[in-house]
Amino acid sequence: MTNSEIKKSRGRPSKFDPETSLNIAMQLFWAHGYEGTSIAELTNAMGINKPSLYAAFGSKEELFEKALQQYISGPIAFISAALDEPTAYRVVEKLLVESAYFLTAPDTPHGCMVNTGSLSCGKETATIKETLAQCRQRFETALTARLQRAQAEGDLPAQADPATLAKYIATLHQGMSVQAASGTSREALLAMAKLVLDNWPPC
Amino acid sequence: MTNSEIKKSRGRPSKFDPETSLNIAMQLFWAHGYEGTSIAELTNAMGINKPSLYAAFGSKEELFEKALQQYISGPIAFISAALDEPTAYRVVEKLLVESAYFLTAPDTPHGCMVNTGSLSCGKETATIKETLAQCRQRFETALTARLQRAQAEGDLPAQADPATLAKYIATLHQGMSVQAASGTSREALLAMAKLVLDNWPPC
DNA sequence: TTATTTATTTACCAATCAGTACATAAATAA
DNA sequence: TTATTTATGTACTGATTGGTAAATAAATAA
Repeated sequence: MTNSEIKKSRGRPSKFDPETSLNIAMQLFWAHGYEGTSIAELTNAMGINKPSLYAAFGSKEELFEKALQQYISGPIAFISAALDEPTAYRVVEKLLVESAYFLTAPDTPHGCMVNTGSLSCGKETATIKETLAQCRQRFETALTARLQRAQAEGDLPAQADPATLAKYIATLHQGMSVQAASGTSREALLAMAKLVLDNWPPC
Repeated sequence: MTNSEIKKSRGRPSKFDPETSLNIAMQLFWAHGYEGTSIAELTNAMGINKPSLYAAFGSKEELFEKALQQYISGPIAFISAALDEPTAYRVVEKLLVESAYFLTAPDTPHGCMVNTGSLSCGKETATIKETLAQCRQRFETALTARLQRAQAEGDLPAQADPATLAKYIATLHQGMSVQAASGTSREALLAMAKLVLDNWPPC
């Protein structure tokens, strides 16, 4: 049904594009975190009124979750894509080097929505904090599996511990997000990434 | 004047100890960050009313700054103390291993007030974010100087770059704070610290 | 006792928070 | 035209935010 998107809707036409609005929400949450972004700021940036936002996205939490999905499948798609690299070294290289570029990109907020979007927060926002922690854990688990495969393929020494190596890389990545959010330069992050890569694998 | 603290004050006596209250504030800010801790929560935990808090500490920002000083000179005094260790290895060892224990201590919030107290926030809280970023930068700068000294003392290879090494350790430390705030176990952090130390210095 | 000083309690402030009720405007269907 | 559907703009809710004014309670000084 190619004409399914041309079919005329019944009532008053929407004056905004939900996908565009979702991207705006992603930018704001990315820059200021969950608690640091208010509904008023969101609707102002989107150019719509609050009832439209709630009709389209349900609640602030739901909007954040959708913006987070957008973020994961868009700006940081390279993270999960890195796991497809052919060797452990290439995986880690892509993760660290592309992150160094990404975290200091001039047109986007410095830092990572997953790592710094909600670390400390009030008790009523614990759900969001949990969601982001799960995101980080999922990545670390996937990286562990990838390094186990590398070990099985003889791509990583037998005495290496994939879980500890994965935690090492994940920890570095999270630290890089904090660094970027504090204004560290791209060059400094790249130099540090090179240092880590020149000593891969550490075991 | 040993009797200076016994001299009787003129008006109605204070019913709370400001130092105790400051420690309570430190615990709350440590656990939930600046924005995640409200004045109402602070006064409830202290057992005092708001005017008493404002009379004693000025404002929420001033209270946070004082709690931060308390935190730096108390719970994480080991951080600056680590720089006094005799060798670069011992410095890094103390930093990473003691941090692994500290960040996962059962009686205190998991995580570090300096690293996760305010990473992303609303525009009006940018001052606090700046203050914490400066704290982190001061530490990294001091560590760089310490590693330069180590290099001068022949304690670090000539081709090593102290600034990059310091950023590497600082980044790992910040990442460990994120990990701890997400619930990573002490054992996992210690295993990672060992991995890093077994490969020191990376150059 | 009386005056002064200080800290307390209670009550309040304006602003903002997330979220919603309601009337209206703009489209299609009959 | 008339009915129905959907999204809009305005105005509002109750709760909470950080911060304060004003009256009172408890101490010392005179």
